[in-house]
Amino acid sequence: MTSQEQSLHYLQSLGYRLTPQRLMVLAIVAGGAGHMGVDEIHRQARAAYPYLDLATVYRTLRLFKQVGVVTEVDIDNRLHYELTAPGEKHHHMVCRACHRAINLSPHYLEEFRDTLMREFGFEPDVEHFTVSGRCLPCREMAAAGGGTAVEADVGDDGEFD
Amino acid sequence: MTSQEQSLHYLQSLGYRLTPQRLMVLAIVAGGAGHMGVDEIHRQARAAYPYLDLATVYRTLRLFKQVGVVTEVDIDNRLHYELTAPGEKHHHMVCRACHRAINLSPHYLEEFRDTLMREFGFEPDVEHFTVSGRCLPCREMAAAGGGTAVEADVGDDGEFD
DNA sequence: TATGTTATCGCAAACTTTTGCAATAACTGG
DNA sequence: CCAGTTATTGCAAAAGTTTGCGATAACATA
Repeated sequence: MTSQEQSLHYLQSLGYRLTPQRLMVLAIVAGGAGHMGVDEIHRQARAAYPYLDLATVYRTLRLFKQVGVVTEVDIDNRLHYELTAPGEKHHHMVCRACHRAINLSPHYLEEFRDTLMREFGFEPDVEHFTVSGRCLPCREMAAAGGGTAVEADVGDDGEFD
Repeated sequence: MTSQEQSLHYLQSLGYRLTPQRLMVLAIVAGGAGHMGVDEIHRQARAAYPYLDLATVYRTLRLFKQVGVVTEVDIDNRLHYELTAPGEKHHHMVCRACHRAINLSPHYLEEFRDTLMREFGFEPDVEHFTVSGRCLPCREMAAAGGGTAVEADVGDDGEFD
């Protein structure tokens, strides 16, 4: 039984129905390398099944996220998804200058999580955790007076309006 | 010189212009108790100056956030803002069940921030940090089989679609 | 105070994501 | 295998937020 089949079985055991749309979205996310934007998932899905609606893609991904099949990453105000690799789960640091996502091992969150639980009884959603900030290359670029580490486009800083 | 005047002076020193729209938005956010939704800010501003556009409110708040005058909090997928109190700065824990925001002292983030800096050279945006999760009352409610701590409405869990 | 530069505004339209609703199809039990 | 229940879909529209653009107004300089 592959990991995909396991996910599907799990969905079914929770009372959710197995539809071709869900199979398709899962297959595409599983096939993609890294996090995929919603529109890219939609475009790929459409190639095989032209009637699949964007709203369905959103609903499906939200469901997958809720049950833990995929991980959601907010990159530059747009939702992205990747398969939650069981056993090598990770979170993300997203650079607000170059918009790259860097993996973050759960290990670094345990301490923080424990503190919030202990001090406030607040249980953070570490399952879907993302920190925004600036990555090393972009900070070095900025220090040198440049733009983004990825190439010379206008970043979040330096410009008005 | 009041804290508002300081903020305005600071904006000006960065090369931004002082416009009636900015004064108004700042005054409203400063006058409100706690975090305010964008539409509420817009509504109040309109009462005094009917032509003020919603887009301007968004742009103004984004600018204020960027320079550190206000703090942005994402509550249930909607942006909220509050004055960044200098000296008693704080971050937020937002409950995904009852959507209440709980203040979080910067102290709890220092450790986490230092770790990311040291290990990855990644500088998290602790200035605008929010963790989502579930607050103690809501977790107790859920454990008891109930809904939200604030009242019995349907939360993020338990329902399909 | 008059003049030039350009940041900012208002408006309209785009974009991303969510939601209501009637029709459809997935599962259940017989 | 058939009929009933209801979760799920597609469509259309709303909601929240961002963006392009020409006109305006804020600031700097003389």
